[in-house]
Amino acid sequence: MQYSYAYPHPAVTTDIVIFTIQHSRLEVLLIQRLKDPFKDCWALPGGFVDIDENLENAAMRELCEETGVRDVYLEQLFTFGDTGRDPRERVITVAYFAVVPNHLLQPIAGSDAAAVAWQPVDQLPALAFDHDRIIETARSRVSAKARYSTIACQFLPKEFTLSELQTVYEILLKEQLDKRNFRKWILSLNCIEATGAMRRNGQHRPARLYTPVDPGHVAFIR
Amino acid sequence: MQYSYAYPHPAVTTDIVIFTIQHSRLEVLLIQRLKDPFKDCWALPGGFVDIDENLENAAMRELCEETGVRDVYLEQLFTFGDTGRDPRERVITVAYFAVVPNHLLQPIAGSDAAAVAWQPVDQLPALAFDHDRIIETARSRVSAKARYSTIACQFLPKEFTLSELQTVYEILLKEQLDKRNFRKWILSLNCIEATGAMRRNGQHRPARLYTPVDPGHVAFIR
DNA sequence: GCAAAAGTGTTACGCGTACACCCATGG
DNA sequence: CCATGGGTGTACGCGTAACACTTTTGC
Repeated sequence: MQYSYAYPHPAVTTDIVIFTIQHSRLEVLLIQRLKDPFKDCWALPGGFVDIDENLENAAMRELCEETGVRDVYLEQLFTFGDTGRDPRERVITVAYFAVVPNHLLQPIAGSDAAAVAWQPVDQLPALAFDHDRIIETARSRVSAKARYSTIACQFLPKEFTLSELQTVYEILLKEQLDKRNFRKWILSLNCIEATGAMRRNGQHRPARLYTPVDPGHVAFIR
Repeated sequence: MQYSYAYPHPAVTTDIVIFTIQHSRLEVLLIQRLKDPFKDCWALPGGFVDIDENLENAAMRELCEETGVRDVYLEQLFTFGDTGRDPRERVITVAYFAVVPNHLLQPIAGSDAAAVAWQPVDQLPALAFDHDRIIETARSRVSAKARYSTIACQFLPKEFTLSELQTVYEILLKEQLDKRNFRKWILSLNCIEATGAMRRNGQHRPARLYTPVDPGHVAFIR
């Protein structure tokens, strides 16, 4: 079957930059392409937007297909539509980014045939299309949002220690933070609260556990 | 001539929210639609993205057609693509916003037949499609950017007085500012500098003129 | 008892905020 | 000389930044 229009129409895709923190660094989920163009190249997960599907739903569908997760943080990033960014036809991609807590990232379920891998954003392989630019844009956005929102909590499970949260901030901001100042600051925001529970990790004092006051919600701060 | 595809393709448009400050308020450029759907309704300027035209070029083209200006601040805002937002076919719109200095806004040149008018963002008529939501998104963005960038300078001509700049901030932020504190703050940013020239406006002391250190560039501050 | 991470308080400095009067000009 | 907006300085308080030692646990 063919679909015809009086004027040429571009194709519209969504690509999604899925972030997690693993191995003490920011990582992104990539797939290895099976077909040309850019066969064997690494690329962002993504695909065509169905004609009767909202953009955000398309991005959620991709996210779920690649990671098996839902109900994680998802935000529209930017729309990349330069002519020539895909050699086959005019393709405009609405890029999204997602933040997946690291305890949920084992099951890369439902991914189709291509290889799928978490890769550190600071040492990426050659990427298909303009996906390097998309990832760089997403990286800037998520780091910037760490400064003025509670997005960092989205990298962690429902309960976490203050040290874990501090590590997330340090990775996103690429700078070391003072432990006492960090604790004073994060607690003064009233965006997380102690659960009362503790966690024993190793041969040292157990840590108090905290949880977001408003889970799933990214609040603006300052 | 017909253009055929193996899968259905959405149409892609750009709509552009063109802001200026006039009559001591934030205003936006609207056009009155000549045809259905939403005949006679007010709407944002915009139109289809040519198949061999970059998105930003499409937005610049619209801006230039509607206002005759070029080389003003233009930024991608958000992509609105809900199914059903256009009753004719699936239309995904990449929205941009622009800031036009008020001394350039007389010549609404080259606009095609429909009525064109500047309207205050706080008293808008009923709008076509989801254009009310687009304008609200743009309004939030420009106000937020006033707090952490030098975008306010983009509303003014190359040379302006500190009182004029303060008025722009007050309109964007919807709050009164203290004159002495504003001057101390804006000068400490080193984003504007005195030209040495003065301007006589009325029957009072002439004002020093200032100009952006890096004209055309919107710097992040704080 | 030792290694390893958790937890805790005080001081100093800079920035943001509050606030009122004189100056230059035109009419 | 009067009306109008232009231009200027200080004092206070809060928030950010610097900084080191004790506690609890496992081995």
